[in-house]
Amino acid sequence: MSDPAELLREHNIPVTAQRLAVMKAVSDRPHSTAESIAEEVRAGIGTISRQAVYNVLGVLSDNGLIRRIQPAGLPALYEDRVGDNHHHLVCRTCGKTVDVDCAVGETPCLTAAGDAGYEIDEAEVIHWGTCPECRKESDSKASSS
Amino acid sequence: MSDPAELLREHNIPVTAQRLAVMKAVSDRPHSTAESIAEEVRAGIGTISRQAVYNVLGVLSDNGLIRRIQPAGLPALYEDRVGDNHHHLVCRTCGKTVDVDCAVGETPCLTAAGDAGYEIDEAEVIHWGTCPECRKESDSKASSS
DNA sequence: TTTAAAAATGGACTCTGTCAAGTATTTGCA
DNA sequence: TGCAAATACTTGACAGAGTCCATTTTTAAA
Repeated sequence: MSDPAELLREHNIPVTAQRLAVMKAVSDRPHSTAESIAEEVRAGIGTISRQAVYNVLGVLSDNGLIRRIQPAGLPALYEDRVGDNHHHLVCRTCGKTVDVDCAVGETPCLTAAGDAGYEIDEAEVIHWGTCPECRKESDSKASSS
Repeated sequence: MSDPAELLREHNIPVTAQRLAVMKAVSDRPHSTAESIAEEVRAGIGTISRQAVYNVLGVLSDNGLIRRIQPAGLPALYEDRVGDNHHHLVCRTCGKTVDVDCAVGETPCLTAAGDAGYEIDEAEVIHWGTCPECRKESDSKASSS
């Protein structure tokens, strides 16, 4: 069940070395970009084309095996953790991203006040802020000026 | 007070024709991209460089005079309406974006459960769905197949 | 009116991501 | 096990959005 190859078969997705390697990379390093996933994969199986990485990530997220998040101004990030409606906290300075659970409840803000006729299928919540490291940086810069 | 030139002076931003024109364009067409703002401005004052548009939009949003939103996979959008913590509803198919007020309250989801040491300054909520027009489209396509 | 600071221009460039044509793998079936 | 059809992968060109930088122009203060 948690065997990657098995997971793919369950979804009728042909098993390839590239797909397994990408799944492993996403799992090992949550919140990675396509580019860093490609690097990780190359370290494992030697080589993969950029296109294949995008293909695989597309197939996996279409099937709900991974989740894609796209913070404003940053390249898309991919993560393993699906199906639990958690959100993200992104550092404005360095882009480092961590998971957060929303304080409001299980499906926070999923209901908009007046849907304007839209059929809403997902609410994406991104918290913007400054991570501990970057706060130290800016503090020391501010005090030295 | 609502005079654009006055607004700029209040923020110690030099008044230029480009800035006034960009402000007007953002105000006239909320949820525009930088590119469509550039077109609008050219219609008004004849010419503006891409760089100037980005500069002005950057200065204005740094000063809180406009707000930048960047839905995943779409170019950044700019709007006039600031300071009231409203959210957005974006069509997955055509990208059309409308404002929504959150049902939860005044500052919905602003508090994450456990901030991981981050200093949070903003919560961005984007509702994803399908707009009325695109729903009709896909319905008619589905029934004809 | 002069001048230093700030902004705008124009053009090259980077970074993500996509398209398309050809080659290689996977899988189902004999 | 071997073969054929379907599916993936590779390579290289391309596109959109935004940034960098050197130069010219404009602003605003003296």
